[in-house]
Parts: sequence; structure tokens; C-alpha cells
Amino acid sequence: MTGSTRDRILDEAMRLFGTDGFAATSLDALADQLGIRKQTILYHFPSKQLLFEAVIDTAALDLAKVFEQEVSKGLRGFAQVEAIVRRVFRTAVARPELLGLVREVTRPGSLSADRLATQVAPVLDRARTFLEREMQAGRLRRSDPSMLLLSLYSTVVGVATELEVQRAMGLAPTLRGTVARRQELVRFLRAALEPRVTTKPAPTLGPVL
Amino acid sequence: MTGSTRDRILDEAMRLFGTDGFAATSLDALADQLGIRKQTILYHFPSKQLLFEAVIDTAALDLAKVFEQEVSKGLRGFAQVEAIVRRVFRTAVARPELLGLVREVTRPGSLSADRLATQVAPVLDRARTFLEREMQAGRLRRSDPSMLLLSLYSTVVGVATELEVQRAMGLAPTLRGTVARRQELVRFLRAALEPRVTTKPAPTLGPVL
DNA sequence: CGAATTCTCTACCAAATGGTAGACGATCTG
DNA sequence: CAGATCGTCTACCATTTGGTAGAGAATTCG
Repeated sequence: MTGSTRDRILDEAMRLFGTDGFAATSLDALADQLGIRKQTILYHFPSKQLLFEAVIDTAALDLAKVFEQEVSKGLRGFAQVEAIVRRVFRTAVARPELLGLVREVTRPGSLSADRLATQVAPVLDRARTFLEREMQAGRLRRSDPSMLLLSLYSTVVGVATELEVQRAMGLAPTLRGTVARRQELVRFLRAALEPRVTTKPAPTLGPVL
Repeated sequence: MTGSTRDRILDEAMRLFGTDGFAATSLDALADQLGIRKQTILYHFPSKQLLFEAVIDTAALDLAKVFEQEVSKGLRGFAQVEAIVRRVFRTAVARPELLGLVREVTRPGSLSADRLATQVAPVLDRARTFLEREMQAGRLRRSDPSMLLLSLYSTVVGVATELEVQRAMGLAPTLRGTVARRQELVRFLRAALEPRVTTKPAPTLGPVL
């Protein structure tokens, strides 16, 4: 088998918690899936709750890594936004449980929301700083960075994860469909984010109040 | 007490299923909340699953009613979109469990997703038709109606419901904060949806390929 | 080699869960 | 009034749940 038992447990737990949810995932089911006994899980993680938190921590790390990788290229303006959207979609396809876990954790009243929030905070800060800078430089349309970030998050994660909603709207959840959705989403975001003056000439129009 | 026992059960079940989720809500907890015995619930609804489906049906009805009411005014272009966003936010504040239930049902792999989808289909059709018509009339920017609808859904429901994410981004979930979020979202959507030529003159620019 | 540590297992357990059976009173109906 | 129906209850039950106790194999270390 690949990796240590502990890592295998973490991996499979993320998959199950992320797709079925915390409450709907039993330790027995998780053990079965791994071909081990429940007590082995409880040896590595003293309780289900602590296992969940460990899963959240690794998920946060993975997410941060995903962003880090994409931001390091130092793109500017909407190109950077688009690159991140692409990356989020690729992640949604390759590891749907990762984004599913985010949705699970951010459920209202979730006790573990803070845990994820704290760990992802630096990434959010960077994102906000980026937005502010690009707005200042006139490469993105002006608006409240925090709120814009929230809108972006909701849209991207929503479109990337809500497969059932897509089906309900008559969009097949095929790979090609996913690509089409991403492209449409990018067009949508571009229209909302790119400055009104897209041609080269200097911004002759003052701030559009 | 208000309403029949059956209605009270449905009401409270929606609240619990919508906030805590199906798996995390036990019939005993639901009965306790209502001050009745679990067996009374099982008298009105033969099983937990059937209770859930009944809840979904009423939720679908409520959602359809919400939209019906807002669409009946016959607004045009972005004004209609904005009106619906306002309504969704009002609903999210007044009955958070209703939108929470939608999120619960649209979880990937949900067995009850089809149920809700079928019931809400007419509303979606109307929405799509509306978008198509308004695009044709030049009152909304052109794009794929189905995909646009998906983006709209994700953004609006996401921003309206993901309180934890908001907190993580440093936005207090107060009423005033909610209003501010809605306004920012509307601005975001307007930028994406309103035709580029906002002044009266005819669209001189050809399709921007 | 022998002892200590690490890891996985078998054997249980108390509590909670969804669900069944049926008693009992109220209410409706002939 | 008598019987049937309806609605809520008490009493149980089998299964599943998260978790404990501790045996025993494997590995590490002196």
C-alpha cells in the first residue's frame, strides 16, 4: 500500500468527510474502506472529532499550496484571477472532496469553521492585498476587496462544486461541460472585473463615481 | 400551538435539516424540540427519509412561491435580477434554513437532488426564458443563459448563506453587514450583466469577439 | 539477544438511532 | 350509544455508533 497507515486514514477520511459529510461518515465505514479495523483509526486519532480536525488541517495546507503555486507566477490584473479560477476548477475535478470539505466546514454553526479560517487567513490576506493593489493600479475595477473576494469565492467554488445544481439546470457534468462552465464563468468574471477601458489608451475617464 | 402537529413537524424538521443537515438530525432531537414523542413523528411520516422528502417538497413550494411573487411584477433587464437578489437575501435572513436545505439537498451524490430539481424546474425554465428574452432585447449582455443562471445561483446563494466564510473574511454577519454585502454583490452583478453601452445611443460596437 | 516501543488487532460496552407493536383516549359516524 | 377512525403515547427492539481495555505481533534500540 502507498504511504503510512496514518496518511492513508487522513486521505480516505478527507474523501468521505468531503463527499458525505462529517455526521454521515462513520468510523466503521471509513475503516472498511481502508481494510483495517476502527480501533486502528482510534489509535492514530483519539476521537472522530480530532480526526476531523486533522483532516481540516491537511486540507488547509493543500489549499494553501494550490494557491501559493498559482500566485508565485506573479501575473497581473484579470490574468491572475483567471489563472486561479482555472486552478480551482482543476482541483475540483482532480480532488472534488477537497472543495467539498470546505463546503462542509463552512456550514453555518460549524464548530470547526474557525480552524480552517485561521489556517487559510494568510492566503486570504494575500488575495485581498492583490486585489487592492491591482485596483489601485487600474488593472481591476474598483470595489470593496473583502466583498469582492466573497463574491468570487462563492461563485467559483459554487460553480465548481454544485454538480447537482448543474444537472438540474440541464448541464451534463462531463469534462467538456466542466470546461465550458469554466469558460463561461471566466467571461462572467471578466465582464465584472476588467476596467471599462480595455484598449491601450491611458484612462482618460476619471473615477466613475 | 400554531398549526396542526403535522405542519409543526414539517416546519421544525426543515429548520433542523436545513441547518444541521439530514444525517446530523435525529428524530429524537426533532421530537424533543417539538415537545412530542418520536413515535408521533413516525405516525405522520412513516420514516425519516419520507419526512425528509416531505420537507423538500414544502421547501420547493416555498421557493417557487418566493420567485413567483417577485417575477409577477414584470420588471425588465437588470432591475428584475436585482429584485430577485433582494428577495433571496430577505429570505436568507428570514428563513436561513430554507436556503440551507437547498445546499444540503444539492450535495454531490444526494439521493433527493432529483426531487427538488424536478419541482423547481419550472422556475428555472422561466428564469432562463427571461434571460434569453432580455438578452435578445439588448437589456442584458449576451452569454449562455444556462451557465449564467448557474453562476448567478452560486453567487447569490453562496453570498447569502455562507456566513462562516464571511466571518473568515472579516465581515461581521450583522444585518447591516448583510445589506452591505448585498449591495456589493448587486454592483458586481450589474457590472457583469448590464450591456456595455449604458447611454441611449444604439450599439455601435459589433460583437466583441 | 532482550526489553521497550509502536502498531494493529479482538473483545466489549453504553448510548443513541430508526423503527415496530400495541394500549389508550378523543373524536367522528352510523 | 356503539363502533370505527385518528392521534399520541408507553414499551421495546435490533442495529449502529463512538469509544475503552488490553492482547499480541512487529519493530526498534540498548
